[in-house]
Amino acid sequence: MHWADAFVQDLAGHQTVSTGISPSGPIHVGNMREILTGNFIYVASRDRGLETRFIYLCDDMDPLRKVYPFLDKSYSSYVGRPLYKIPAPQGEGTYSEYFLRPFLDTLDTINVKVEVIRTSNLYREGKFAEAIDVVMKNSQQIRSILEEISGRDIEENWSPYNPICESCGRISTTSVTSYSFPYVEYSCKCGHTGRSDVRKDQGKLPWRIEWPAKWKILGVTVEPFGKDHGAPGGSYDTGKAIAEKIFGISAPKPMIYERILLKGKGAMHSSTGIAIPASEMIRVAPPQILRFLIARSQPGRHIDFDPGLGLLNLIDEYERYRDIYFGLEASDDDDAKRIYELSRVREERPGDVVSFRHLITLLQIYHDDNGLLSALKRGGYTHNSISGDLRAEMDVARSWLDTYGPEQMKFTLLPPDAPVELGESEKAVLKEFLQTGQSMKWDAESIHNRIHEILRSGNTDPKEGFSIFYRVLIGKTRGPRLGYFLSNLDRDWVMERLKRAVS
RNA sequence: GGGCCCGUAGCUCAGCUAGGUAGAGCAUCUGGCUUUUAACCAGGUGGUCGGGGGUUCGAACCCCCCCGGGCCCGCCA
Repeated sequence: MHWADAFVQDLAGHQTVSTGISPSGPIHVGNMREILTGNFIYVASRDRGLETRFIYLCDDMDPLRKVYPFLDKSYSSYVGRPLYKIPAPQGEGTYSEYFLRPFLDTLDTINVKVEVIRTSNLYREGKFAEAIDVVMKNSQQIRSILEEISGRDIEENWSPYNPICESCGRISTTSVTSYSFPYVEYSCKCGHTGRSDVRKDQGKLPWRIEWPAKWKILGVTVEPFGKDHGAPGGSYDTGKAIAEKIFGISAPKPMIYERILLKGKGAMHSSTGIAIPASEMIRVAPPQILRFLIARSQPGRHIDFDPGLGLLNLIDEYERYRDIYFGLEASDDDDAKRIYELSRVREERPGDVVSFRHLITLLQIYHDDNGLLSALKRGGYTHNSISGDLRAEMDVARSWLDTYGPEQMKFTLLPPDAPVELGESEKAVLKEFLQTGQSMKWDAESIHNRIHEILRSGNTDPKEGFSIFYRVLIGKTRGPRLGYFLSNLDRDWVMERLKRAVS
């Protein structure tokens, strides 16, 4: 049984699956494990017949922690201020929306339907007011929970609520001086004293308290999170205790997942620059592959992500699962069909799809739709024009090839006067081809047959014979199907190139 | 100091919470196909399952101890 199905097996009643990612920088492939793990659990829960809600909390109230490497130095003045109140690094709008937008676009592309909730709105609408009141009235108990479970010492003037200074806009520089619902009075390091209304977005709960408060406000029953939260004494432990003892609710059922590493580089962090943005991944891989990457891996195992040849192998594997689903290939992997179902972003049928590897080759041969389409049809593609989905996949294949494709998979035509070393017998093959090349029918089959005929009559080994042409045309010993390859090239150009090669 | 994950074929991994003769894909090699989706079909090479103990009739799997790799553990997310 697939891990998502196994996870929801003992659930009963209405479920709310919650996920959350801070838009403090570009949202990367590593972050996608959060949202996709949640998505698969959501789908599995619904498939079990449970009424289920799936939400994504955008933590735009979080303060900017520091000036990240991708930010201008001038951002030092914004450190400590909430992300939704900071200007975007480029263009109009806010910092948080700037990084949220491409993420939401990516979710759309990979067919993740989720309710997006901005934490700042929850505060602004007063959703946190009651929880903040409870927390302020139980601050001593919360303090002892945090000290006991996390094992840290909490300073004397600590408060379970952090007002935002209305003067300097920072959130981590204020000290609470008194509380009487709904007002928290504070003094700030900047010298300002004021009061925050807990029914508005004038202050924020710290993470370890905000998390269980969200569980209460939103009725969260299931939540995936990274193992950093799951460490003993970590925020899930303290959150669970606060949920039970302060809010009187049960903590959500946890699904702890491991991190995604960039092969050879380490864990993905946008703060270190070791990260591939999710939007970049769907630029160089079909969208279902991002889902597949997460769906096929046990959450408890880390994933080594390799955007190069590893990605191509991953795509191959997806296509193998698809063939199993179509019934074109046998498999004793019970989860294969389920993984495919969870991964695909649309209905696919055998006549609609073309293998990614095949596309990689075709794209380098054909530069017009007619040639490409006829090649596709030979491979079983049933449409009379290139579909929008396939067009998009071609763009993706091109991008992958340009950005991550290994040299061995790339080829380009050599210029007519490029030098090439050939033996006499090799030149003889080309010369024979030249004799009829100008007059023969210039189509794939004729060319193929003609070359074959020449090689047979000269007792030339076919493998070596074909490689002569590849060496002359693309400087490699192997290449795409030769007849079709040549037929798609300009005849005069080919003749000119061969003539120069033998002279 | 505490905790989690991983270590199985050259590579990526499955198998481990039902203990019963080591698996898949890729790569590689051989054969086939009047050689081309760098394809396909058939077959082969390839692993003392990180090491050592223990439990057991029997351990990749359960227990203990090591070794190696990765990650997390103030605040913030």
